[in-house]
Amino acid sequence: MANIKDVAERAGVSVATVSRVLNGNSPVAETRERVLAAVRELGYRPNNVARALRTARTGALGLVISDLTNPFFTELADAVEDAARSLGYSLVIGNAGERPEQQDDYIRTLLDRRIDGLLVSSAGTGSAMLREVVASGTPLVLLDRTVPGIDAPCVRADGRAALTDLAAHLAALGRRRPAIIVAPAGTPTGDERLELFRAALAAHGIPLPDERVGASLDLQHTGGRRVMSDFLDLPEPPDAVLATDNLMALGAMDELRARGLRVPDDMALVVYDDVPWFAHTDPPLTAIAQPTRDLGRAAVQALLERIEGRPAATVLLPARLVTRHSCGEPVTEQPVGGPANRQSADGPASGRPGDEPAAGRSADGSAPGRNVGRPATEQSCDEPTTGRPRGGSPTV
Amino acid sequence: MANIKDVAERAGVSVATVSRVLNGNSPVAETRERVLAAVRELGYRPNNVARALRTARTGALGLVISDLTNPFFTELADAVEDAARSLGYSLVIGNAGERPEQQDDYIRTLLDRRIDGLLVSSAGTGSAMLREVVASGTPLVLLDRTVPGIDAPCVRADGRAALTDLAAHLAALGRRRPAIIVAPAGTPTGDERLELFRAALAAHGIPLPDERVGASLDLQHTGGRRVMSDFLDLPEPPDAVLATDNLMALGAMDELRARGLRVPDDMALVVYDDVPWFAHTDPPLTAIAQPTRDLGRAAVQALLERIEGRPAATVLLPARLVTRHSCGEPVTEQPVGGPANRQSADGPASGRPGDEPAAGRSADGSAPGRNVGRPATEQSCDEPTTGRPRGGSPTV
DNA sequence: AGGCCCTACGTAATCGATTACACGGCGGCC
DNA sequence: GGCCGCCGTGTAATCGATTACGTAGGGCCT
Repeated sequence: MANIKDVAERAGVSVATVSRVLNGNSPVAETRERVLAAVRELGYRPNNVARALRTARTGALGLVISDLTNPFFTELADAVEDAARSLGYSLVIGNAGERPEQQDDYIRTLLDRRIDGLLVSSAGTGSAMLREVVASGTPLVLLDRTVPGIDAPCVRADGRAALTDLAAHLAALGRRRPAIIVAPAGTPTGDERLELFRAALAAHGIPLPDERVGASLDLQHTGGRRVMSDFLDLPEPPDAVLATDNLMALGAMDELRARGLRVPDDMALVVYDDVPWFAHTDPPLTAIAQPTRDLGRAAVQALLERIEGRPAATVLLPARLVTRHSCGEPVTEQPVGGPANRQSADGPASGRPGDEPAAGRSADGSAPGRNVGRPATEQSCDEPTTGRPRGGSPTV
Repeated sequence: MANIKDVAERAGVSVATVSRVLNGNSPVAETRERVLAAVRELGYRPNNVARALRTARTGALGLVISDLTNPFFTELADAVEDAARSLGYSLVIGNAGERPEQQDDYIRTLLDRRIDGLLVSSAGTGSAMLREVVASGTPLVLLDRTVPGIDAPCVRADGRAALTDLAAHLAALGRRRPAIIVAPAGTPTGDERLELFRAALAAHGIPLPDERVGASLDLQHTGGRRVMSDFLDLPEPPDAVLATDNLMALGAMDELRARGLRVPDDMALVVYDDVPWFAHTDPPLTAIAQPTRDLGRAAVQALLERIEGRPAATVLLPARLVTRHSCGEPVTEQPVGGPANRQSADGPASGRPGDEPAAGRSADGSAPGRNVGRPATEQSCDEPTTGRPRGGSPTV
């Protein structure tokens, strides 16, 4: 591959001139054309490695994601990638698979690669490497999950409003024995969701006793299923369950189906994370939608602030309740074909310009360009009021 | 951050010696300890950028994936990442989002970054940049999708056996009017799947007329739904539909549900790509499982061959039919909780330890560590023979 | 006309590693 | 005892860019 020296020779100038023409740092006139011609003829492309060495900027960001196969994180990663790209950065990605050692491994590799900044949705709460990252001075932004003792801004969703709405929703529907499936003990995210939910329920005089708080053994299908099973074996089983992660929700649903129980008749079910296919299940699931793409964008934004030397603050973006049919009474609706909060992207650095139809209340639920030639599924196929006419099985 | 010179000074040796100690190139004795001590005390880590400039090897692979939010590609990306990592490579990832220009953009960026090798699951068939890649001499391996005119090995799944089995399955169940939803016209993958399916059906005397071949306008939910709608409006609608992509299948299911049609009673449905949650739908979907993780591993493998100067051949790994309940008669089963073909890896290039039992025939369907204390869902919740006892809605 | 400044460009240092080559010391061999 | 070769190490070139600094030439002012 041609290098800058080849270009210089062909254009009959020095390498400095070539560099200047290409970077536009110094105004260059007449030779400019000769240089550009040489570049074209040789198909020259600057070597980013050399440039990075000299400038101490690689133009790459690192992302260590807790579990890439978890749809929530997939979307998050996608949003991050999108935002990074639109700002001219490449993304080096690492999947920790919820294993803290692997996470540390990755962080080390990324540091060695001298990425310009690091985004981490941490698996586990006590990471030695994270401490090293802040010590090294590499800009760091935490994503979705806080890590106690790490001094870095964290971008995540605030579930308070959604959980408040959810508590009201459940209370209105007469559910008196709610339960919650949370992440393994000690996870900040899990603890927080539990406390918020409990407080929100308390406002309606509904208790959330410890026996109806199930800590899953993992953030997977298996753990969620196990907890649901335990709930169902209780002398007085819950009449509503909130699963605080989509994979755990999947397991919970399987357990319900395995026992021949029906949603929402026998059990109301609400899931955290509104992954695309939740809108396509039967019944469509009521979910707490995190503004995933906005989180990704905001995180990259915050990271750039830090890279450019400015301070960046922690960002809390509101999650919201997307009421579908898995608790009984349908209330508001989303268009079929995508979960809520899937926002079309706009300018590279945009925050959240006029996009959401203010919290879950779009009039007819049909977005332009979707449902081509068809009425919205959820309207046309689902029971008009309460009760379940076709008596379908619980299903996913 | 400390550099090699700092280490050299502290250890009282030259930089060359430090480098040799660290790379083990030359046997170094007594000074060795001093150097290692200095490295430890300074927390020195070699700068990969500088090393890459000097050695012309970055230790990074590029992956340009057609659509990261498509679960099939998510899993593929995850497998690639896993394999790359275990071989000491980092992964720079780019999501083309099925947009050829964006794909070219990414490829250019990756080339500029001097990645050691490139993996591409191409969106679109005529990529100018791909041609440049081979011209540049950067090792290239195509993933899942061939690109005519590009001289590079391609790693993908072979659907012949699966489609043959599927044709037999459908014939045995008395389905005489099959249909297929394929990718937009001209996609090699779509064309191939169509031809194989048609040939397989012909062996049973079942025709696949053009009116029951629906080319989707995109590889998304919307396109699949539209095609299913057209099928249903036919004077003689099909009695079985194969959707050749999981997102299109989702749309097809929505359309069925919207019309109040039931699977498998009113329509048999088979999907290409066995994404995790297909095993959790009601009824569980019969699917064609591509050996996703193996594909990822094989691709990285092949890429390494090329990087190391050896030739690499195209790899075809067999997909297989996972018979569940969406065509009627249940036949074989998979354990709940994971799609088929999620194979446990071997050796250092391993994916996840102790995962699935051998290919889809475990006696009771319960893998150790899963379904704790419960029988397998699909056995316990589904109708024993044919017909649908609870008369549930089609559902996802 | 001379001094100054600005513009356009070249020379060379620099980033942090790897590595070819040189060199001193020492043991073995004849 | 002298020569050869090897071992351990240092010196310096190198990868391909960016950029501080120097310089020549031209325009403008006094």
